[in-house]
Amino acid sequence: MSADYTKGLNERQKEAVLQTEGPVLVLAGAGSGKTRVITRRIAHILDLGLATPPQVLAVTFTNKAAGEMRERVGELVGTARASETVISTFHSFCLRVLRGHIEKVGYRKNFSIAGEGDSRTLLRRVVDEIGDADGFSPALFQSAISLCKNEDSAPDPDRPKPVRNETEEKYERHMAPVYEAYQSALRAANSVDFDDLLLLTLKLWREHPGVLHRFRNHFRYVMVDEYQDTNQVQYQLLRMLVEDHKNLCVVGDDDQSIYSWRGASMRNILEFERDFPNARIVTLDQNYRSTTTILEAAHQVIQNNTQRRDKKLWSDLGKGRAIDWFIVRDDEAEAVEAARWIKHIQGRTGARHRDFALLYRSNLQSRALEIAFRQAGIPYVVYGGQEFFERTEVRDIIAYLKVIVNPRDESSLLRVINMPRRGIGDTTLHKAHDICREEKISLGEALNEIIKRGLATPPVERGIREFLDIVSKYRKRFREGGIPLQSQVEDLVRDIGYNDELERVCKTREQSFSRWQNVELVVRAMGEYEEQAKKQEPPQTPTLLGFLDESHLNGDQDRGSKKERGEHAVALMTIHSAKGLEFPFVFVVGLEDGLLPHERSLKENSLEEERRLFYVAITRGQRHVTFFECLSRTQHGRERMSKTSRFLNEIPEKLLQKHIGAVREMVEEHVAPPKPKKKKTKPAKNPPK
DNA sequence: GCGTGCGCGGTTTTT
DNA sequence: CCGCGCACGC
Repeated sequence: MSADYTKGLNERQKEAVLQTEGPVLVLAGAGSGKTRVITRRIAHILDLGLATPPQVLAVTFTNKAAGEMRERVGELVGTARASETVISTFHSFCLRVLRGHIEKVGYRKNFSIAGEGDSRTLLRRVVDEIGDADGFSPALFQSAISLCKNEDSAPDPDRPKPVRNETEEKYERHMAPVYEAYQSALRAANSVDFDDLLLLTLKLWREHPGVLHRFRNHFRYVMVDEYQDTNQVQYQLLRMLVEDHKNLCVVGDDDQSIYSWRGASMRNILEFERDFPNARIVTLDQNYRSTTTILEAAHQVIQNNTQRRDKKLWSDLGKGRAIDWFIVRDDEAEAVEAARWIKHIQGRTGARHRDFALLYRSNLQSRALEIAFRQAGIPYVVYGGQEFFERTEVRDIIAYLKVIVNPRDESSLLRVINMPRRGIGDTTLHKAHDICREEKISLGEALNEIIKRGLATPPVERGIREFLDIVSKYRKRFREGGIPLQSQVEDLVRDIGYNDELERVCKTREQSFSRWQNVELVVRAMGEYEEQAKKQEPPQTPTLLGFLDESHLNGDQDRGSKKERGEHAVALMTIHSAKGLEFPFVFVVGLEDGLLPHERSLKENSLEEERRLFYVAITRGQRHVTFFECLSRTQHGRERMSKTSRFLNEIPEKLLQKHIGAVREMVEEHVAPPKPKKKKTKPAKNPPK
């Protein structure tokens, strides 16, 4: 069955789809239809019979992106073949590799994944024990270690580093012992952190060429989305994987690289031709999203960056309205005016609430907006914020499950041994630790030993018994199977008396209720996981381990409900979380020096990344973009005068419509209506005013 | 071992 | 201004 998968594509897009062999770099500007290209390319490869679905690997950064891609491939080649295609995040892919081979690099099969919070806790402990923290916070050690792991390098103070800030450099000097202790603590707990998933896969492939060759021979075509966000480890993995055939197609946009602080390295996209000689470069520069005004403004900003590939987006969507730029008194006024401006635009255009997004640099900025929107009766959803699986109550339940699966998982054990409280405190745990060291046994076994040796007072002993009994009871139950996992978790939560504990700990009824709901969401997530597993083709046996893997890699369970509410609400989010999204009306708020660009970026030498951030913000807009700038802003409780963001000066005046003061005044003074442009594009094309 | 109050620090967050 | 980690007192 042959279909023409290049139908409806522009010339460049066709070229990217048809060039199936060898290294290809697709420079895909904002809104240039890159997902379309990747999915069509996969369909085309399958269609030509160049590979079977399982021999095609497509890597993304988020599960959301992976899901969307799978769905769209499904629309082209059918869901059956799409589900056999390996479409996955780097981390899920590596996890899959490691679940099969991790014993070769010194861990046990049932290893735990330490989440961000777990690794923070572990680091705190490690830093305490070493005692040489020198006032450095575990959080900063955490990010410094992560950066090291991302570039596949042990901490080495003498080695010249890529652009780093002073603090990080200083941390690095104190880091080696902490890094080492952290890593051995992880290993002792048979746990790996997120970065290890990638790093250990690399180690595995390096040290066991046989394993590597199996993967190499298996995957015939490899595609990578958001290539500008890959780090050095991911680059190495890709390189090793495609060594033989070099059928690697990467898609990305250097101008949208905004995660270098997370270890992403622009060099990968900037040096692709050097890394893969004879690479075909395809530039997608037709934008299908924004007015030319928006694109021109974005271009004028981004072209001030020196570290970039030269390119310019164009569209045939007409000029649209100039960018409105409001200068208001303070952040409170900003929020109030933004609300008014939304209502005004709605009055003129009939736009729905969901057509608007308010983008800001920092989560702190959502507060004022929320207050004003609530008062104005504008429905809104704040995206981002705390990850579902990082919430205390969720982590507690997950920690129980982790201890059940992996008895060596000390962090999880420590987390729950006294939760709910069983009278087991530091004294007991110190005793247990001593026994661990002497007898070379796990903490769990040491607790048993304490009872045997009668080292604990009767109430403490009762507490320990209680805990150990629960854990071994559920270890047995989960091992034997037969009972749905969901009911197992329900029973577990009841057995430990978690509901009572929440009511005891929480100050308000509201709080205990909402936290209990999260616990119920975990139970529900387990149920959904079981359903999913059974639906697979062929059906998979759902396991506790499988659920834990998913929960660590598949973040937010809350997203579902957010999505529903988002159907008719204004979106509030950071610019970072807006990447990849688009909205008819975009407001960028807080355009002040110190906020965007953030003052820390000035010290850290990352002005260009801040500029890219602004570029990403602007290019989210389809029909119209509005800027807000405050003359003063309350920061950390203090009122501070602010200056216009330097990035605004990079936009030619003719693209801007500047308003000093309130929206209301501006509305009254009757701003000239925009010249009507091409009406052939979408009915939604009427300018907002 | 457990709860309270003080003081400090404070971007962004795909996994 | 707020959330937190830690030090103190029960």
